[in-house]
Amino acid sequence: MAKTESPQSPQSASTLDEIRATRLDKVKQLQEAGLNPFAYRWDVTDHAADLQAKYADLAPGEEVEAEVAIAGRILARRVFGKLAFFTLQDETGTIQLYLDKKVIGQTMTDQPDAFTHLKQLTDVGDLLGVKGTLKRTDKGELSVKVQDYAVLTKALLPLPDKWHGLTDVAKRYRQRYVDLIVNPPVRETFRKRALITSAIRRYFEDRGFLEIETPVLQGEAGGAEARPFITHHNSLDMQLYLRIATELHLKRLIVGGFERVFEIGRIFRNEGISTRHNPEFTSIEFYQAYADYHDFMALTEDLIASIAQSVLGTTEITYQGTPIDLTPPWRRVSMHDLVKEHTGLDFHQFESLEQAKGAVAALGIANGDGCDSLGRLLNEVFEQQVETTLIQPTFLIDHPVEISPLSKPHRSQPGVVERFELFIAGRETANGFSELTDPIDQRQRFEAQAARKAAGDLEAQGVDEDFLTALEYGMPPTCGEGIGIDRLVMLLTDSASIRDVIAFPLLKPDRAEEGMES
RNA sequence: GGGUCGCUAGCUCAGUGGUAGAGCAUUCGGCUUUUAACCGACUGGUCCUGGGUUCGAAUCCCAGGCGACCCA
Repeated sequence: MAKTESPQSPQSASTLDEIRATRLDKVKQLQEAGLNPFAYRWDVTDHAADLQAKYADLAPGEEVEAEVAIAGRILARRVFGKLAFFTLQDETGTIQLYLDKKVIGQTMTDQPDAFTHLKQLTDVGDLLGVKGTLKRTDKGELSVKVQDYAVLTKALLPLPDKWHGLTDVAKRYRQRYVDLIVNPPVRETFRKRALITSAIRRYFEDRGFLEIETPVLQGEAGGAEARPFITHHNSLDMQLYLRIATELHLKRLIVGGFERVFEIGRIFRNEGISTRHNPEFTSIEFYQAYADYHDFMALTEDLIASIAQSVLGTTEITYQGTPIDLTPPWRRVSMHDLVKEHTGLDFHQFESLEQAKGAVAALGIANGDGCDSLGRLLNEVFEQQVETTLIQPTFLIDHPVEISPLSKPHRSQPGVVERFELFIAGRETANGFSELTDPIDQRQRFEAQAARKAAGDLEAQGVDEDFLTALEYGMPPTCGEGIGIDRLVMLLTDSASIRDVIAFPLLKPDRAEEGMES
């Protein structure tokens, strides 16, 4: 097309390329006027939301003398001949700019074309710095009556429709920066996420826990059942894994004498993507010497209730339309009892795996084909029949030993361990247990895992010999727990998808690979 | 992995076999109290990609891509 041959002064612009060319031309015009369309700084003394709150009582038509200086992005322009109203958005909110040619002409004497530039060379999307006084217009809108302004950054690309915004979900995730500009609730979600993470960190620091960072790159990926990402270190020429948990290293620190440690960090699991799963996600794991799983259930109730209270101001929340009461105490019920309650099956009474499989098959409630033990079958039935029904916060406790290779055996019940999983809104949100400290038992558990791995279970762990050595030096009785920060943030921000609480979730490339034939 | 739905202008969406549409944005003109400003004029398209059927495909068929939801 020969249409774009005259970029100097496009007569009209509609396609993205044409809009961009028009704006580049405005950049040039600003530069020719001696102005920098990509400025260095602005003295920001005020923010929109603060001003809105502080002057909430200012009556229509009233003005105040105090000078304010703010900066932000132009979200809307309403331009008249010698008067203009812009809506400016900063991190806190929006405020209207009252741009009067007369006022600007009197104060910006060194820029005789200042008002004309405002009308002709600024666009929705540009970043603007302004100084002025405050007035509430006759129509009741608090406004900065601008005396001085500068284009701080000229935007070359247009923002989405001011009314309908950006709704294309894929585009929202791929271009989160645009999503954040035009969808204020998205900013609020990430603001809350930061508050939640900060509150969690403060909670543990206030109780004497030390945050100690452990390796992401590991020779053996342990501490959970999950497929790891594999990478390679060139100069050592060795295969490394990205961590699937922080557990085994934090427990080494407990062996080393720290009594309370935690780590908030990124975990990587090479598994599917869904509304509840992202390949990299954030967990907090924390460990306390001389404590057991009863202590940590109490701690968890208090932690999550106090986070909700401090961030949301309440412990009674609504998640996707369902009321959820986070007020402690929460129900504690064993996996055996809960499965019995929902299905009538009493796994304590089965004498063989075959008998149990027969009973499960007779009810037609779960596919236990892949289960090689009573404990795994019990877990399978739980996951298929019970898990999603646990809406109100519930501690599922005393899991089968077969699915809990790092937990201490129950002090009075054979076959189960001292473990709890917290379910809220049908989702596992936390997992903790009295830590297995017996190195002989731990070796047997690892070897059982290794055998599964050898048999083709890609989620099974290998034997971590160095961790066993650490245990042989002696680990104090300890309780440990991990909480999925993303899922907790989903719950507290009423977000349906984990992608709504991860700023830059992993996405498939949005174009087909064209390099296949080359 | 299976099923359903979606993909058309920068954005939000109509268009179900016969000339590719609207609103907003953009561009131009007007306007000193607007706030989805208004009034007038204009501009803007690989209809996700590739193949097929047809005189003719955004539309029907096949394959693929990306996404949403549901199921496993």
